[in-house]
Amino acid sequence: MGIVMNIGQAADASGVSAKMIRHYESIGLVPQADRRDSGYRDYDPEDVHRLSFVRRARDLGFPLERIRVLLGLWGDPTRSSAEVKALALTHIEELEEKARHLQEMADVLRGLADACDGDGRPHCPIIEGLEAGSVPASSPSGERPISRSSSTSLPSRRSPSPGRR
Amino acid sequence: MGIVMNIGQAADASGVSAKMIRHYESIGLVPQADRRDSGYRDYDPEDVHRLSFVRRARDLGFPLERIRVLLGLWGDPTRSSAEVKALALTHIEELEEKARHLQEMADVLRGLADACDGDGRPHCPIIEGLEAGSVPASSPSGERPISRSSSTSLPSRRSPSPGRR
DNA sequence: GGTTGACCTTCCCATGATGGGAAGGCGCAC
DNA sequence: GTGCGCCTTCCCATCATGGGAAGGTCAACC
Repeated sequence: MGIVMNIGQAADASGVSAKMIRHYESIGLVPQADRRDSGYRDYDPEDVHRLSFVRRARDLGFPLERIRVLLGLWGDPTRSSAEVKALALTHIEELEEKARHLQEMADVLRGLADACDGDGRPHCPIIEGLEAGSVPASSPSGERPISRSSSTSLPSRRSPSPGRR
Repeated sequence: MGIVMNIGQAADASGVSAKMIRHYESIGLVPQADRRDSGYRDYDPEDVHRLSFVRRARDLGFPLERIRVLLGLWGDPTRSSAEVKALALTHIEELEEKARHLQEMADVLRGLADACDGDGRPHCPIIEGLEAGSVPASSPSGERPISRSSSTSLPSRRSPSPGRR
């Protein structure tokens, strides 16, 4: 009969919403909570501790599947810190890759915006850049590796003789 | 009888997948394509030009709803470049905010990883950081503004008398 | 004891942008 | 006239999260 909480209290104590706690349970990220006779879930401090762990990992951007692994390492007394570190370094790489990608997009757009007068006239290098620009875009994780030329010109595929139909 | 393409050719020429072209049409981002008697969609160079515009905007990270606005400005001869610029600057802010958020997560994690030996022993500051760390996390767009104390200790809500049940 | 309001339960749906895949029809080249 | 590659629509999946409905529970207060 230690400290026992319902899901709302566990949510407040862990920083994970009740909705998410149920979800994590449903996908097996955290073990199924005990139930009272009424059907209410019960949480003890250990459960809350685990939920807090998950929340902090989420705050650091770890995807749930990686958190699943982290939880396994957390509870494994025979783990090697090398495993944890490798996981963390992989994640850092991904975070920085995404950050770089976003910043690069911002930089390209900034270049266009700097060239734009921003007055009442319609002429606008930003629109023109979108119309005809090449937008290099380094492939950060899921990009289109297709190197087209300038579009709106020569169709590439399937047109040996123009004027079908 | 100008140059007319089916969706696959338009996809190749614009860099937008056929799947996405259909989707953009279904949500009204681009006008409904003409149809042949067979039901096949037909695209002319102007359509492809518009799709290329959308693709470049996507490459710069614009969400579809913003692209909808951009397309409107694009086709509006009475637009002011100020409108376009404002939209672009707003977007740049968002991109940089997200980039900062990701980089900050990476930095925090790097700090933990640097303190980790990464050897065969279980001791690991990374795990410890997740267990008890505070993970400040500046709120970039959707954060939890709840400032809890240290978790796993005092439940905050609803427990005037401990030991219910 | 009864009522009330805050809580809990499950279930379904939505987000944003994209892809996968099935089932069936079309087009053209050999 | 057959076959292959394209097209059509429709449904489902991703990833993490939230909203909301319909109905049951708990505890406090009168």
